[in-house]
Amino acid sequence: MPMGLDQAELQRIDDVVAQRKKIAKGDTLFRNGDKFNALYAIRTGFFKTCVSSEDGRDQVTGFQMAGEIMGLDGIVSDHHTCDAIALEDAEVCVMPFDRIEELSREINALQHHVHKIMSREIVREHGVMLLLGSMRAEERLAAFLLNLVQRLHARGFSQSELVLRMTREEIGSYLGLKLETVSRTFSKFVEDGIVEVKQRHVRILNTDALKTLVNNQNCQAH
Amino acid sequence: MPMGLDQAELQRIDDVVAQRKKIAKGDTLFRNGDKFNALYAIRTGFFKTCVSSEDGRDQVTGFQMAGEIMGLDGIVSDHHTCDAIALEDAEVCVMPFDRIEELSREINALQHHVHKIMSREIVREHGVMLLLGSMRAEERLAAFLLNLVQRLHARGFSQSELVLRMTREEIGSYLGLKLETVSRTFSKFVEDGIVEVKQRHVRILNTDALKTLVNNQNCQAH
DNA sequence: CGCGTCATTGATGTGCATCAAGTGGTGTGG
DNA sequence: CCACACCACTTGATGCACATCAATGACGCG
Repeated sequence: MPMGLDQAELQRIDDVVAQRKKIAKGDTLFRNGDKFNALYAIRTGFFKTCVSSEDGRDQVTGFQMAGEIMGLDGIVSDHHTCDAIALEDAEVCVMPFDRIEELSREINALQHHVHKIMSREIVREHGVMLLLGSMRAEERLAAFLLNLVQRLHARGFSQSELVLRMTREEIGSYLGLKLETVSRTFSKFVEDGIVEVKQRHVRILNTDALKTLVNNQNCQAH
Repeated sequence: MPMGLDQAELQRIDDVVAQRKKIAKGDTLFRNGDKFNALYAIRTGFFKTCVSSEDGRDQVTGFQMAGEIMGLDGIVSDHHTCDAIALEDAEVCVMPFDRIEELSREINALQHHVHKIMSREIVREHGVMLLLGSMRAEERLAAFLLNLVQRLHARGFSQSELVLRMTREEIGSYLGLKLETVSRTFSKFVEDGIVEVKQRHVRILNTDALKTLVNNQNCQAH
């Protein structure tokens, strides 16, 4: 939500966001090829978005949690170009995009907010490209974990404990690794005393070690 | 440029785009950390954009040519988060972003156009993530070449011949490969009779073979 | 012409993929 | 309530694609 709005403006934005939709775990909110109508703000639950090439291979492009926006990919061609799948039961706000455009012509703060959301997504993807293009497995997983806890912490959860909502395979797809490599890398972190892992429950014991991994990209640097 | 505008609207958009700027080969249009003021539309020339992690490693996030827009990364934090570097002498239109926002409140077509440009960039990056996350070297280079000629063709250039404006190292950075691998993969394509390569001059002899490489991601598929 | 930059090619090494076997947790139906 | 099946996960053995290291060659520019 943008800041610095008066009561009437807030009310009008609320109206846009009025419609809710529940998505059961495993169901898709939208799918590649679907007509684009609206953006979706996650109220509760957890999603993955993925793109796929014709030959059936697919790539997780992101994991989204409460407060984050999905569907921006659909604007350019009026059709979605990726799938959004709920990793747990979820609820989203449906925000018809023509209404958003309409309203953001009148409310400057909303207009700028929309621009920032799209820009933020572009910058996030730059980070993923850096990760996929130049990091080793340990660095990738460390960056992934740090990013997740940071976002969870911003939502009031623990800085050091988290429950993964996705499988090793989905993590691997996101990070450009095979599930076995993800599993082995978790095991390595456990050996090194950096994290505790019990199924999908992860406790980070040494945040600094993870940060060092991401930054001091020790080997292979030049 | 958006379509379906009357004379007066076109004039007002023209005014925003009025300021020009020349960039010499090797110079930066903007740099990570610079204050964000404007978007840039390339009139002539060729750019790369790259992000870098603190430790000095960097990743090329894209190559931009005439008609494409740079600077979208700066909106979210009011500062640029990547470098834009001219790979040949270039000229850009400077489009102050507050003017764009102002005008797109009044001209619906412009507003939607801006949204589409940002969405297109998000979708493009999804494609790069798919490439970096799941393709092998030959597939990456094939996809890269096809993408380049397609964009050049849309600008009136040949469908089969192109001059690379970037080094093997820059191609490698973009594709998540080392420059030696890029070079070897070019050599392999030449052996297979798919392309002719003479320094940075590339002639595509068999477009279908490249397309097959990208789609039938033969090995490593599951 | 000589130097620096970019590119090619070969020899070797390694990080991750692949293949395969086995474990543990969960849900289901007899 | 237990047996069974299924799925996610772990772990080991092996192979391969690409990185790394190194030497040489080809432009292009001052």
